[in-house]
Amino acid sequence: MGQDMSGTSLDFSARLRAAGLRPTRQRVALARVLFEAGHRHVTAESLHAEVKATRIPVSLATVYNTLNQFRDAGLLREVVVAPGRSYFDTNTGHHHHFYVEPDGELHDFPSDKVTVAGLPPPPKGTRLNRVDVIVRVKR
Amino acid sequence: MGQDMSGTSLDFSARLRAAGLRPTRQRVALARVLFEAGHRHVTAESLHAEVKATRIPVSLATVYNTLNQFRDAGLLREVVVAPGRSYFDTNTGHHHHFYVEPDGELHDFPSDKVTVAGLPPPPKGTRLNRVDVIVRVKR
DNA sequence: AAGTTGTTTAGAACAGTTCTAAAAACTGCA
DNA sequence: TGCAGTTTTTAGAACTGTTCTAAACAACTT
Ligand SMILES: [Mn+2]
Ligand SMILES: [Mn+2]
Ligand SMILES: [Zn+2]
Ligand SMILES: [Zn+2]
Repeated sequence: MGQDMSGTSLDFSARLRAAGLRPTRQRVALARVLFEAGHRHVTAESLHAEVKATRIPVSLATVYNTLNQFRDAGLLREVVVAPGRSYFDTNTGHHHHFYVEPDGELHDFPSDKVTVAGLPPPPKGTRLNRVDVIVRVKR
Repeated sequence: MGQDMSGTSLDFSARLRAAGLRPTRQRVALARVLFEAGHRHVTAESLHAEVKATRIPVSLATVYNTLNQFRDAGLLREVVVAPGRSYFDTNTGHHHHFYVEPDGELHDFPSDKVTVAGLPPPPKGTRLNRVDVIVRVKR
């Protein structure tokens, strides 16, 4: 009846392995911070600060490497809404964003109730990849 | 009956003055490159390269200063679609963008035929500022 | 023309990100 | 469990786009 935490770290290991990534201490620590709560939007710096609090040593270079690997593996999505820094989004499903200025906060909203109609056809020689809707709001 | 170009530079001077900016040689040269043709999407580097071709000396620092001033004056709009660099858009009206990857090209499309319906209300304590639609396309 | 103020400039500085190459750690196999 | 082979991590350097500094210069006012 006690809470079972024993499998948690193994789950992340398995998930990393499934993505073709060795489950190293650093990657597991980062995956834990990223994926064990609900959906998140982090920057490299913010994630680095968070993982440092877990007392597992992770360099900033590894945070960048790992974010890029996770993104390439489809575990994260990169979001660019403001000059100078990237956000990484644990929600890889189809959704859109509120961007709160000047706080720099990102909030998801589902795309299934949103209709984007009347888009022109893609320019010659290109094909559609994705439609991003960014709702910029002010405090 | 000859073509009248004599007023052109004065027009830019007037426009700059109207925006509260002294019509210096550099600002007029940049305004000319930016606004004398149709709508454009430039980066600081690309604009710097272009204005250098006019043989009027303009430093990169001035290009950045001027782009920021023009944006603050409402003459330009800043567009952020990819990590690492800003685009500046001479089209300040309401419109949306195609972003061609990996070229980094931006193309306008009018927003008056596009419907974005079903957006959730802005988060508590915020008010709507703008809705950006970015259609990402691949070659 | 002189004085005042605003602008431009080269170069330094800065922020975010990527690179380098050496040390450390993971994995498969004895 | 030890070892070899390979991947990962790391500190720090490097790099890119952008901003800052403060001195020279140019525009406007009188
Ligand atoms: Mn990258
Ligand atoms: Mn700026
Ligand atoms: Zn999101
Ligand atoms: Zn545009």
